[in-house]
Amino acid sequence: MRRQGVTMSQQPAARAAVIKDVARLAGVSHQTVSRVLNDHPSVRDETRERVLRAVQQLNYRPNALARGLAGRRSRVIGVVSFDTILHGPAATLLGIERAARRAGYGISIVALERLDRSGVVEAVNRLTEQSVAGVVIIAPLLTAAAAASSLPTGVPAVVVESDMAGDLPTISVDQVAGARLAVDHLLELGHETVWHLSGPKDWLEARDRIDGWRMSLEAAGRRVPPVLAGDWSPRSGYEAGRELAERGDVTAVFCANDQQALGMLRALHERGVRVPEDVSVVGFDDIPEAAYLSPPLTTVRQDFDEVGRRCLAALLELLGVDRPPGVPRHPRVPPSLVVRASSGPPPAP
Amino acid sequence: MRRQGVTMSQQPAARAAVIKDVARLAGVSHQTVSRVLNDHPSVRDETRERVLRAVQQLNYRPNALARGLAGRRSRVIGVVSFDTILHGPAATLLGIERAARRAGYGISIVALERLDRSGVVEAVNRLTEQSVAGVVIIAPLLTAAAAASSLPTGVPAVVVESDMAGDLPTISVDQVAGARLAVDHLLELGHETVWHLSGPKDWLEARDRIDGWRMSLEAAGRRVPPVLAGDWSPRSGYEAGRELAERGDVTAVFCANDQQALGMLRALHERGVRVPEDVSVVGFDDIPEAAYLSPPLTTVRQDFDEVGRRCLAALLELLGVDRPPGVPRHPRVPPSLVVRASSGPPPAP
DNA sequence: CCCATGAATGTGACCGATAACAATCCGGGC
DNA sequence: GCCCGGATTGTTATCGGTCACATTCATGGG
Repeated sequence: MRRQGVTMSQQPAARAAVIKDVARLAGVSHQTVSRVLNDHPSVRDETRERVLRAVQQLNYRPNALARGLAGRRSRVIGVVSFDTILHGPAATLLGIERAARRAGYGISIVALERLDRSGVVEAVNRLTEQSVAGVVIIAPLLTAAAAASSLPTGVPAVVVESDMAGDLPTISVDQVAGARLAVDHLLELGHETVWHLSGPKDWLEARDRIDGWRMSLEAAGRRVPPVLAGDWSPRSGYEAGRELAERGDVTAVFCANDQQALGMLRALHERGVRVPEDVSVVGFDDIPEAAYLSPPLTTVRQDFDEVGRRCLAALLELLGVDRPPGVPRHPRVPPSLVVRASSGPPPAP
Repeated sequence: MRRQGVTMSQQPAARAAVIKDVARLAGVSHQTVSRVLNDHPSVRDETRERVLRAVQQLNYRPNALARGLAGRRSRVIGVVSFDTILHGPAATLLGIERAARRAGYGISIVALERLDRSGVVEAVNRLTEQSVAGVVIIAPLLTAAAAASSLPTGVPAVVVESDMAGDLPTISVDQVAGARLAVDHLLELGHETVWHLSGPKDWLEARDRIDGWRMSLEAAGRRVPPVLAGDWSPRSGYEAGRELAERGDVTAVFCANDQQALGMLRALHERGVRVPEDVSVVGFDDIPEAAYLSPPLTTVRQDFDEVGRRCLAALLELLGVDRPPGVPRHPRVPPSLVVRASSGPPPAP
């Protein structure tokens, strides 16, 4: 028995309207209301309008929980994210959110501290518990990609920035092509060869950029210098920069991301090495700061919004929903080169 | 009637176990299973173990949707975020996620493109639709703060980076104190006064930093130069830097964030102004790049993780759940000064 | 020895929606 | 005039849990 005032006509805290309230006000059954909400074809126009009026009047919003439970499909997609302090992952997440919102989906996120197998599986479990319609896994590490491919089947999943995710659909920026853009640009400027400061070797993007760099050099028949190993941080760029400054024979460096390029610029500047007169530096990512470094950084831009769109399109397709129109099916998003002041012809010998 | 093979003993796609399956296997009622799952005190140890064993055996995970629907409380909190490409909002979001995960909550996010009143309200509505337990609103703009205070009551909400959110609990870094740290540091170094390149005026953090800057100057009885207006971008820092380089009388600048400081460093360097010998520059945020700029940037560090923890603690309190232990109740998180090479004594006259 | 008491467990309603099926109304063809 | 099929609407079961209440059982006081 509810605590209901006998003479009071108003409840103090008006609880939100539910489907029955709408049905009563419109003078129809709750099922008819449900039909209107889901654009079922066979509802008379007059009825539909009456229901919509009631919806409006009560400011009714359907309960997503009940909907998901009854309909065994929810309008939420889960995202397993990693290190969203970095520009790439942060921008990717935002791109996915934007695309999802446009498609009428909400986003639940689980951030991973470490990217090992059990972590990814656990994160996906936490998301399935919430009955998400599908998941997007931002898996830039080898281990994560492996984990993704060992996921329990039955969960629609799309993987970002990975090409080793078993048979799961994968979307990523074409890192190899991006690296080649950078290296070819430097070769065209007349550099004899190009050094490379890579990202951490367990990141797929780092591997692909190494591959692209090497391919371009080999295609041009150039000497391939040893890879310098970084960890994405400005610090590692700084250290590599000091190292390179010692040698006299380096005229061009391709850094696997902009942060590292930033550290390298600092080290070179500190040692009196001029950029681009003595050494050309090219980065990767085009972070907002890139245009305002000293000198402004030539870099490779990744279109993370497009990655988000294609992710969502692929996921919706997996869910049996229509793909949003105008989104290409191709899994590799092309990067583009942004030429600024940090790259130029090599010094005259 | 289910499609069940008469002779087949295994379904092809074993659907996930539900509470009834566990109850049957453990030989108890579904209600007893529910009690075990929710640590209800009056369950015999032997029974509890039997149930737990069944849970394990079936790899049972309770359905969060059903739970939320029946119990009218969910273990998900909603976050309204804004511009998570910027370091501050991204780090805050991550801090909240981390704290939430620790408390056993999931995170649903809605990113806002613009931060106007209807946007915030709509975002909160989208989240309540999903029956989130509460929401955290990252509302660094005046308009958003205003919107937050006009939210429908009944939704437990906490606001971050705002102090004008009506009676909603608010957590933020003490921007005024941060600005004073920066300015006092420069004054102590012997600078006559300190210029300020502010953030956009409709950001609360920008306002607070202006206030702190002015307070410190006035407390020291110094001249208060006009505020230079920026927009957080390196570009605006660059432009302000060119302007300042024109004047001969500037020896110290406090930039409202590190990106702007970065742009300013570039402009000064371009004009041959040495940092810190001719001009000292201090930033705000301590982005990962700060230590590797030329020169390494003195700046004010914000503890976003702590912000996340306090947010969640405040929200849990609102929800009638126990606060996590060891998290202070105070709404203002103290920032700290990180002294690097971009600040030093003024040039001898 | 009986009954009140509290711990342990079970039963059925309910949360708010959708799904499946039944019922009703309508016009057209024979 | 009667039957049939599609359009429209209503009724009831169901999703997978929790809640309120009933029931059972052991225990201790009078």
